[in-house]
Amino acid sequence: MSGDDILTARLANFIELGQAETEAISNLTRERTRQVGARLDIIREGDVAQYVYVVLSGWAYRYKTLEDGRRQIIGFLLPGDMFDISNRLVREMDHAVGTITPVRLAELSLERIEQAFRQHPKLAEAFDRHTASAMAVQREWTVHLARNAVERIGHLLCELFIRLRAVNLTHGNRCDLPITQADIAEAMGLTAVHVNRTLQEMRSVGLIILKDRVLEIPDLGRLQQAVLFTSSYLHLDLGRDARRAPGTYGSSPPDRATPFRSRID
Amino acid sequence: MSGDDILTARLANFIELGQAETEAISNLTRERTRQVGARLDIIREGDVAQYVYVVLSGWAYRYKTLEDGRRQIIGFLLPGDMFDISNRLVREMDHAVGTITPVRLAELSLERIEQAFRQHPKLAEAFDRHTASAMAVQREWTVHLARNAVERIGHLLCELFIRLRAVNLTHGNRCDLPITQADIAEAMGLTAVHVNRTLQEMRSVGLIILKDRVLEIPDLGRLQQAVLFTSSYLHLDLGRDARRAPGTYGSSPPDRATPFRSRID
DNA sequence: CGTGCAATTGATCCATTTCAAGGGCCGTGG
DNA sequence: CCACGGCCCTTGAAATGGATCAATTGCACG
Repeated sequence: MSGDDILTARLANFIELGQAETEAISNLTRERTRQVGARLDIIREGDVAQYVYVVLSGWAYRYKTLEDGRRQIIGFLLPGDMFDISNRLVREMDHAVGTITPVRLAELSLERIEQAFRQHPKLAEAFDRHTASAMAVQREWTVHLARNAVERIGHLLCELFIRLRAVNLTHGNRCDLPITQADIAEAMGLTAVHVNRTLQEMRSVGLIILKDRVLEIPDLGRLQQAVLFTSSYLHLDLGRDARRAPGTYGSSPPDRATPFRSRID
Repeated sequence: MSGDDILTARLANFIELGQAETEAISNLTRERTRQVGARLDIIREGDVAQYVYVVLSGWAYRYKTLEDGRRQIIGFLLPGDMFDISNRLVREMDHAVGTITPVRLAELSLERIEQAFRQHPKLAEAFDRHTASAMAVQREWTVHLARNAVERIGHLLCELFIRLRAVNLTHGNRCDLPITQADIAEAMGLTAVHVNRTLQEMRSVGLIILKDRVLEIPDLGRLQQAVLFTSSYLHLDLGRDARRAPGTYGSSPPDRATPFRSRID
């Protein structure tokens, strides 16, 4: 999966891709690429992006900076991820995107995208689903407000692992994890010190093995349970399983939250 | 603004609407409406929504429930807001939507939306911008992870006030605030007790006046400064002001976060 | 072999949670 | 008309998860 077809792999999670679409995607990402070094900004807040970018390889992240200097990482961009499709509506970025590792990018011009959409309408649908998936991830990150340190970090690791698996970047129960503990801290709203101690706690009970930028999850199911992770929000299943009927107006919401204590034991 | 043109008011924040578009929107929201009582669910997690919904009046909220019963409010839906435009790609809801007050809804069928888009292409753009705005709000909520209680609550109040003002639902520096302190707590990842004490603190220094479900912000600028709120992420300015040029690759990110203490004094 | 960054550790502090209870208000029913 | 229950807001005291401050270690690299 070191090839240029990472975007194909990514979009295949959303729709069935035919030969024609696959080629169209490959061509799209080959036209104009660019390399950015590690720990640099790709786009700053206030910029007006002319392109839609595709991460071909490497890790990046979105972040916002508060006036007093605090920074919050609001999402990670993995190979196969695009940003920002809403750049089609040329507007100022309200956040920045920076790299963690060296990153290879494809720049898709808006005209070429429109053209590809016209020739392959399913591509437009795939892009829309990609956007919807990104939105779902963002919502899930909001839920971190209700989580403690173990849950936040465990949830993040589950999410990253599964997203990497979706583009074939895992090896068994292992994957690269090029982010530092300080990155995790800035993403989860914790201090690096506390992230460190929390990781040690999780290691000590065997939930994770994390060393030299490689993450191993011995028992993904166990980790998911321990931190109440459910992958459904990632919508990586081609979205074909409708369950309940909608429009059941008037049902009452479930009871309020009950007290809780982390279940790492 | 009690009329049916609330969606017109909302979308006018994103694009210039001509006579034709205004009428098209009005018709769209008049075709099929529905009333839902207070504190009820409109859509549950797992449902497959057939419509795009427009809040014509009243307040609703999106929420997710964890397996152990904890609940996190991930966003508020105010008059003029739509949910979920991505329902066009019929998929399971990964979260629920419930009402706070009684809510009047318009249900837009997917065919009618497509039809309206064909007749008025600018409408499609307006909808896309609405989606992009919702996404931006979701990102901003992620930043709450980096904020303390005063900042979270103050930020929320600023956001709600300005969003209401954008659809003419404020009166001077006042607006209705039908949510309870427990709602604020579930939205901001705090306990109701702490929300209570924090509100008292903010009242005591004159940042807000909040009583009987009415919020008054004596000095919006002062509140914004106190909690580091910037409204740019709401993209309510027709997005016409491009500033900097993009593509300045290779610039270094700003320095790491500096220590911080709330500035409510 | 210093220099710098990431991970780690210890000690202390504090913002927020937890637990428990009381007060005000309002609609309803006896 | 008043008692009652329910919801929301409020208050107090004690407990704690995570922050803060300050070093120290380990390691890659020029």
